[in-house]
Amino acid sequence: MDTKKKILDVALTLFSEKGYGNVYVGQIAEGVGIKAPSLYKHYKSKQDIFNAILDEMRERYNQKAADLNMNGSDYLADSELYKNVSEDELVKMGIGLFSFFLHDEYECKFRKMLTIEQFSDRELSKLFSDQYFDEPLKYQSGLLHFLIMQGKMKEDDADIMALQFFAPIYLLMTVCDRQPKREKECLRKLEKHVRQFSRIYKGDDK
Amino acid sequence: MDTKKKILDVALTLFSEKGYGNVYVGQIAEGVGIKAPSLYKHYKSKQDIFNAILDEMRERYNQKAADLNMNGSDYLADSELYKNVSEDELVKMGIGLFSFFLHDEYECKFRKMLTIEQFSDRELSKLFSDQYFDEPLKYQSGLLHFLIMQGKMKEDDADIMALQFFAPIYLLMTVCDRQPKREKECLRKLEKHVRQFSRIYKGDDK
DNA sequence: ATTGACAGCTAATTCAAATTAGCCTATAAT
DNA sequence: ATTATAGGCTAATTTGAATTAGCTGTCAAT
Repeated sequence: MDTKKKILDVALTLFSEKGYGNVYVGQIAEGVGIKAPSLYKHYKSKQDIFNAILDEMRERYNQKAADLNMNGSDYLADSELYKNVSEDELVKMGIGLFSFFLHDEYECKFRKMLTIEQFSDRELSKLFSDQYFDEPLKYQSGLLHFLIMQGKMKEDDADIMALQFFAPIYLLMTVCDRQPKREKECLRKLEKHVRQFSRIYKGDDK
Repeated sequence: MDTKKKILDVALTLFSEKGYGNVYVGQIAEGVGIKAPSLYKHYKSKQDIFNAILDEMRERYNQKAADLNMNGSDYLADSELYKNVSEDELVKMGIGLFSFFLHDEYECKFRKMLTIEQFSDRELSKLFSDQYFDEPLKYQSGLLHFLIMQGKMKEDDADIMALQFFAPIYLLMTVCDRQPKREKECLRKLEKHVRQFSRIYKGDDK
């Protein structure tokens, strides 16, 4: 298998558990199944490994952003998808969001690492906010706005609705990140939250 | 001034910015205004400094918990306070919560450090969840429950309402933690959120 | 005034982690 | 077949942070 790739993988795993400063190159090497000096055939320093991870992160992020703009950002064009947004649809979407963020292995490690390193560098701060605040809110705000126009939801500030929809999901996810045992409990709360949200904001359907 | 105390203060500041592993005792000493070896007159190791900080954290936490149980946990007894909870009161409470968490110097460093170290130790994971999830939710759920009984708010699941009230506040706070420039923007959203929350859940007052 | 403990300093010392040197094998291209 | 390269290894070496040793001045208590 591709050692160079595997190094990044192992390193990301370790960085996401302990943070850069508490991981030793020997541990990375061990995880890869080689000795520490061999790492230097692939990367010129520990810092270089970290940078490579960041590059990959950025690349994936840009890819994802591009994808979304291609498909998702024009909600009107996309309206087929949302024609029948019921409470159950919203629940599915909330749980889908939650599960994806929580279980996608790369996503999960990436998020933990960013959580640990977020204060150490301005660029990381921004990346974190973009990824876990601005982008999700923008996306959901657009969706909710669309639902409001359809009369499926009450007239109200869609940005704030998005915040109220997303923030609990995100918070529950962080609980699971540090206490995986609580996943069941969090999922239960998540579903209740989404149902209650949908009920509260349901439009004056007849 | 008390050097021993100051060491903890400086160390906490640094740990909250870079994390334990990326802080050198020399930096702590420099912040205190002494040389590194002098630290060892007060603490027997870097780890010992970290532990002392944790001890202090635990102590403050327990103190706070005790205070709350003394005063706050019995909402009925406390009802004087909540007799007249208006939308403005809620806004004030939300902003108060936010501002306290965000600006109290100790609270703030403590939170950042815990954010960085939360995955490194089971006890820290629990402490984090207690402090930034379970406790606030318990408290606010109690309060909301009380408001519901008073007919000030709609009948609904108070636990979920608490989640929907608190999670956005918390999320906005984390944004400010990493991008202090955005405080204005976050405060604006915060206020909108609380007003919208209060409006949405307002009871059928006459 | 002497003593002792406290809290600082400089100058070692220790130690572990990161990195470099240099050797070895496999394999793929010429 | 030869050679070059990639990628592994062991054994240094370097580096720099943590800690210890041991000296000094201050000040409070005897």
